[in-house]
Amino acid sequence: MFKIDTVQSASFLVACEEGSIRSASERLGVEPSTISRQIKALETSLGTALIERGRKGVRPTEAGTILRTYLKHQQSEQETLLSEFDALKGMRRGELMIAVGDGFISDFVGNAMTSYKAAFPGFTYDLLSGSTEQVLHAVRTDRAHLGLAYNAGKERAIRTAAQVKQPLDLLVSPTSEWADLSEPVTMAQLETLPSALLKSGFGVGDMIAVAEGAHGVRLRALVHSNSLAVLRSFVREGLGVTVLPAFVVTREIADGTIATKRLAVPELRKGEASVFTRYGRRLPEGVTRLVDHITRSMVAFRNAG
Amino acid sequence: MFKIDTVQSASFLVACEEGSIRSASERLGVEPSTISRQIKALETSLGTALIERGRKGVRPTEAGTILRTYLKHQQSEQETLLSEFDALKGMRRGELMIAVGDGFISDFVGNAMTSYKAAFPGFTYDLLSGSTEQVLHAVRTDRAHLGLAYNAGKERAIRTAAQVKQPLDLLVSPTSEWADLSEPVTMAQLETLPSALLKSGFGVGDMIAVAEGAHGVRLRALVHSNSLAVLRSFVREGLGVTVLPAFVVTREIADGTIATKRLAVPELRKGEASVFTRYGRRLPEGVTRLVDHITRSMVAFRNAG
DNA sequence: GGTTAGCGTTGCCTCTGGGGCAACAATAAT
DNA sequence: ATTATTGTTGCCCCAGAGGCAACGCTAACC
Repeated sequence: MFKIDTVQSASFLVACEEGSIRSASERLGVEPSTISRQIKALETSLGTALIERGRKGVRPTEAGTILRTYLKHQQSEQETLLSEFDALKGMRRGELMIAVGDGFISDFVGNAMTSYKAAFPGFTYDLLSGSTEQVLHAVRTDRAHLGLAYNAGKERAIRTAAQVKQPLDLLVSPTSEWADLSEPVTMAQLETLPSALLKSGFGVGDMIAVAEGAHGVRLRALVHSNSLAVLRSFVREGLGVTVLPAFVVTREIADGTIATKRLAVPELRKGEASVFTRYGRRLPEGVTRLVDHITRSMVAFRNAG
Repeated sequence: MFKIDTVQSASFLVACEEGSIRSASERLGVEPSTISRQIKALETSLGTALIERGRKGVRPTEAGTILRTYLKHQQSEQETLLSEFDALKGMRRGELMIAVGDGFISDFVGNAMTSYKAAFPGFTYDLLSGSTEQVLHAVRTDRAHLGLAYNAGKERAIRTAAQVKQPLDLLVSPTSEWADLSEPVTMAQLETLPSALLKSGFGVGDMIAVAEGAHGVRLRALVHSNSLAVLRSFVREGLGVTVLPAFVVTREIADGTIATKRLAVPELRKGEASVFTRYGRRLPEGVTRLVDHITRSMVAFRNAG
C-alpha cells in the first residue's frame, strides 16, 4: 500500500541534506552502515536509484530530487495535520454530535451551547432532535455522542451522566378559563380538560399513557402531536391545556404567555431529564466537558424539581 | 522527523475500511493482535485517539477521520510520484546534462540530439558549451553527465566512452588565393599563411601550440579567439585560413563556402574527438543510451579520419 | 607517484521488537 | 443466562534492524 517507509525516507532526506552518509549517520545517531542499507532498501522498494555515491559524499539523482521535493511537501502537510490534532486535543476545535429531545432545544441552544461556545470556540455541532425514543436510538447507534431526553428509561446500553427530576406540570394560558384552577390539579380534573398531548415515543407521552392506565382514565386529547410547537400554540391560543415539564416552556412562563399548575398525580411527577451516552463508549474530551456545561447552565438540569 | 509510520498507517486505514480489526487482519494476512498494537502505537506517537473500539468493530474518531483523508490524499500523491519514477525508468522522461566543445554544437544538436529526441521524447537537456578544458571541468565536477571534446588528454578521473581520430585540416575559402594550394600542406607553408586560431584551452589551440614547438615555428595568427564563429567568418570572408577538424565545418563544406586541405604535419593529425564521463560515476540509463546515438549519428564520431 | 584520509559498502554478530498463539474481558444477540 | 464475536494482553519466538570492523575505492596531499 505504502511503498515509502518513513524511517528510510528520513535517512535519505538527511543524507541528501548533509551531503554524505557519514555526517547523516552522526546527525541521526546511528551507524553509517544503517543509513546505507536503509537508502538501498528504499531504492529497491521504489525500483529507482535515488543517490549517486561519489568520492566525497552523496547527491540525489534526478529521481532522488523528485522524491526529495515530494517528501518535503509531505512533511509540511504532516505538520499541518499534527497542528490540527493539537487543536483537537487542546479543545480548540472539534465536532460534537448531540441528540436532544425536542423539549430541550431552546434550553440547550440558549444556555449550554452558548456558554460552551464562549469557553471553547471553534467547535461545530451536529444536532439531532426528536422524541426520547429517537434520541436514545441515536445514542445507541453512535449517531450521537450525547443524548438529552426526558423520561429515558434505564437500559443496559445507556450510561446516564446526569439526571434531574422534572415533574410534569399542567400548562395553561393565563388568560384562559383554566387559569384559576386550584393547585394541585388531580387526575380527575385533568380528565375533563381539553388537551394537546405528545404522541408516544416521547417521554411525556409515554408517562401520560402510563398514568392513564394506572388511573383507568383517558384524557380528552383534542390533539396528539409530535411537535412541541403545536402544544405551545394550542395552549397560548387558549384552546386547552397540555402536560409538560416546566423547563420546556421557560420562556413562555417568563413572558407570561403560559402558566404552570402542579399536578397531584404521582405517576406524572416521577419524570426525569437526563443526559446520557452509550455505555462503554470512549468519548472525545470535548463531550465530557460539554456535560459539565449542560448540568451547570441548563434549566432542565439546574433546577431540581 | 516523520511521526506517521507507513505500516501502522496501512493497518489503521484497512481497519477503518473494513470496519473491524479482525477483518482487517484477514485482508492484511496478519493476526488481529498485530493490527491492534500497530494502531495503538500510531495513536501513541500521534498522541491522539484514532478509532473508537466498539461492540461490533471499530470506527474512526474525528481525529481518525482527518488522518484518513490525509492518508488517502498522500496515497494518491504517492501514486503520481511512482508513475513519475516509472517514466524515468521507462526512458519516457529525464534530464541530460551534457557539456560539449564548441565545435561539436551543430553536429550534436543536428544529429545526436535529433535522433535521440525521436527515440526518446520527453527528455530535457542542460547543454553547456565551451573549450575542451571547460568541458573536462564540467564532467570532473559533475556539472555534466557527459562531455564531448576535441583532443581531451587522458587523465585518471575521466573515462572515455568513445574516441575517433579527427585530424586537423587547413580550412580555406574556395574563392580565396589559398584555394589552389597543393595538398598536403606543410608546416613551412602554413607558417606563411595569415590565420585565425583558437586560444589555448581549446583542444585545437593546444595541438597547434605543440606543433609550433615541435617545428620551432610560430604561425602568423592574425586572430586568436575563443569563438569558432569568428574563425569561420574569417575564412569565409577570405581574410585567411584556419586549422580545424573538418567536422566542425561540415555545413560550410557542404554548401561550398569553405574547403579543406590535408596537412602534412603529424602532430596536427593525431587529434581525436572523444565522448567521456567522470570515472566511477554511475550514470542514468538515458545517458548511456545517448552515447550510442552520439557514436552512430554524429559526423565527428562516425567518420574515422 | 606513492601515501593517506575519508567516503560508502559489506560480512558478521547481536539483540531488539514485531508478530503469532492463546487466553481473556467486554458487548450484542439469542 | 448463554453464546458468539469483538478488541486486548501476556508470553514467546524469530526475523530483521543495527553496531562493529574490515574492505574497496577515490581524491587529495606531500
